[in-house]
Amino acid sequence: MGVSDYLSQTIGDYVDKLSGVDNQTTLEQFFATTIGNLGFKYFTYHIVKVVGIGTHLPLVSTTYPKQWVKRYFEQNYMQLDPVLAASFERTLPYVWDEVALPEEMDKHQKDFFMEADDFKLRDGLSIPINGYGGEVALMSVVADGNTKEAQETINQHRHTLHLLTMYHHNHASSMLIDSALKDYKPTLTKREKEVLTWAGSGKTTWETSEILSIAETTVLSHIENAKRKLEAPSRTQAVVKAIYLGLIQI
Amino acid sequence: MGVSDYLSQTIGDYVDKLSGVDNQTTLEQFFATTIGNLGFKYFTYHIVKVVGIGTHLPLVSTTYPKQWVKRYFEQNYMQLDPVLAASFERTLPYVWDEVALPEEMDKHQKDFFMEADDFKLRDGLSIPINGYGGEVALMSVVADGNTKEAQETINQHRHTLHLLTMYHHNHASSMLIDSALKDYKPTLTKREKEVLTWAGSGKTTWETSEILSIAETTVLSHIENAKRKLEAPSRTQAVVKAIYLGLIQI
DNA sequence: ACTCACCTCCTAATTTCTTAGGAGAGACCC
DNA sequence: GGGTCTCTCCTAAGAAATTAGGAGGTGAGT
Repeated sequence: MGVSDYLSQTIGDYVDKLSGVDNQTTLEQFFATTIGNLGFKYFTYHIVKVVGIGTHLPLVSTTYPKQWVKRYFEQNYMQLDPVLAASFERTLPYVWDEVALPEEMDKHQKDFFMEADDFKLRDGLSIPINGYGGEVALMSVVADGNTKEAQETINQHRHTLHLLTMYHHNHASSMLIDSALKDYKPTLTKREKEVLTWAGSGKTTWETSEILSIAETTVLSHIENAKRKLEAPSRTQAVVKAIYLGLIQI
Repeated sequence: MGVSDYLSQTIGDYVDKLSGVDNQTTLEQFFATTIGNLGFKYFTYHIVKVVGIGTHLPLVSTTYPKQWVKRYFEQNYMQLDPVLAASFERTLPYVWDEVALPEEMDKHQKDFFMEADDFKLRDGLSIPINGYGGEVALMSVVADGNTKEAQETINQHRHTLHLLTMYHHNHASSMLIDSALKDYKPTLTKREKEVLTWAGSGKTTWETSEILSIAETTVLSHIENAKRKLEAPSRTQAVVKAIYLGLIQI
C-alpha cells in the first residue's frame, strides 16, 4: 500500500456507496455519517446560485439544528452571513475565521455569530463549488469539540472534505436542481433552439432564415413558439432564459 | 502527525509556492516538477470553454512533446480526440481507458491513438474543472513507465492530482483567460450595465426608463453605447455577450 | 386510422428597436 | 483650464420585432 491510504479509502468508500443513493434524505444521512467519522458535527450544503431561475429558491440540504435553521430563514440571515457572502468571491475552501473578522463586522453580524455560538456553530470550513454551467454551491461543515480540537480536525481533513464535497456535489446538485428546475424548463424543438441560438449570435430574423434556408415567417413562428414556451415577453429574454436553462449554447 | 500526510504536504507545498508565481512559464515548470515527483511525465492544461468568446481560442498550457502538439493543432485533432470530447460530459476525473474504448472508435480515432502512442502518450488521467461563471477546463496528465506501472501511479495519486489541479486552475485560469479576454472585454458604465440587465429581464426600453426614472431616449443612448462597446449588432447579442463576459448577471 | 407534435408558410397592423446625428451638465484627472 | 467620461435628453426615418390570427404537410406513436 502507498501513501494517503486513509484519504483514498474514505473517498473510495464514499464514491462506491454514493452510486446507489437515489434520494435526498439518504444522501444527507450518508454524508453526515462520513464526515462524522472525521470529527465533524453538522453540515449544510447550499446551492447558492441556481442557473436558470432569477428568483433565488433556497435549495438547502442541512443537518444543522432545526431551531437554528428556522431562525436563519425567518430572520433572513442569508443577507447578513459573512460566510455565505464569501462564497461569491472565493473558489477555494476557507475556514470561517478567515472571513468573519471581528473588526469588519457590524453589530448585527456580531449578534448573528453570538447566536450561532449558542448552537455550537463556531468553528467551520466552507467549500465553494463551481458547478456545471455556472451554478455555485457551498458546503459548510462544523467541527466538533473545543476550538483547538476543531481547528486540528479542520486542518487534518480539509483536503478529504474538499474531495468528498466534490463527489457529493456531483450527485446532489442534479438531484436538487432537477426537481427545482422541472417546472421552469420547457422542451424546445430543434428548430426553436436553432433560431434562438442565431438570435443570440446577433442575427436578425431575415439572416436566420437565410442561414437555415427557410422562410422568414417560419423563423418568426419558431421564435414565437419558443417565447411562449419560455414565458418570455421578448426575444432577448427568451435567449437569456434558454441559455440559463442549458437549452442552448452560444 | 495524522493521516494523509504525504498528500497534505504535497498540496500544502504547492499552494505555498504558488502564491509567488506570476507568469505562465514558471507556473508550467512548477506544475511539471510537482507531478514529476509523483510519477507523471507530461501534462496539458486546456481551457476548453472560454466564457465570453464565441470563437474557441486555443488556450493551452502544455509540456507534451512539441512535435506532437504541432501535429495536434495542424491536424485539428481536437475534433477527433475522445479524451477531450469526454470533458464536456463529465465533471469528475476519468482515466483515458474509460473514454477511449476501441469498439466505439472509428478508423481516424484509432490512427490518432496509434500516433499518440509513438510519443508515449498512452496512459493518462484527465480532470475536468468547472470554473467560475461557467468556463470549462481540462487537465490531462500522462503517467510514466509501462502500462502496469502507469495505472498504479494513476490510482495512487488521482486524488492528489485532483486537488493539485484545482489549485493550479485557480491560479492559471485567470492568468490565461484575462490575457485572452482583455481585447474582448470592454468597460461598461453603471447605467449601461443596468439597461442591459433589464433588457435581459425582458423589459422594453420604455419599461426600463420607468424603472430607472429616466427618459426613454436616455435608455436608448445607454443601450447604443453598450452595443458599440460590445461590438454587438443587436440588443439581444449585447446582453448575451455581457453575460458571458461577466459584466452583468440576470 | 387518428392524434399530436413538429415544421413549414402566409397576411397585416402595431410596437419596438436601430441608426445617425446633436447637445448640455457634472465629475474627475492632468 | 482643458480634456475626457458619464449621464442626461432630443429628433426622425427606416428596420426589425411583436401580436394575432390562419393553413397545409410529414412522421411517430396509439
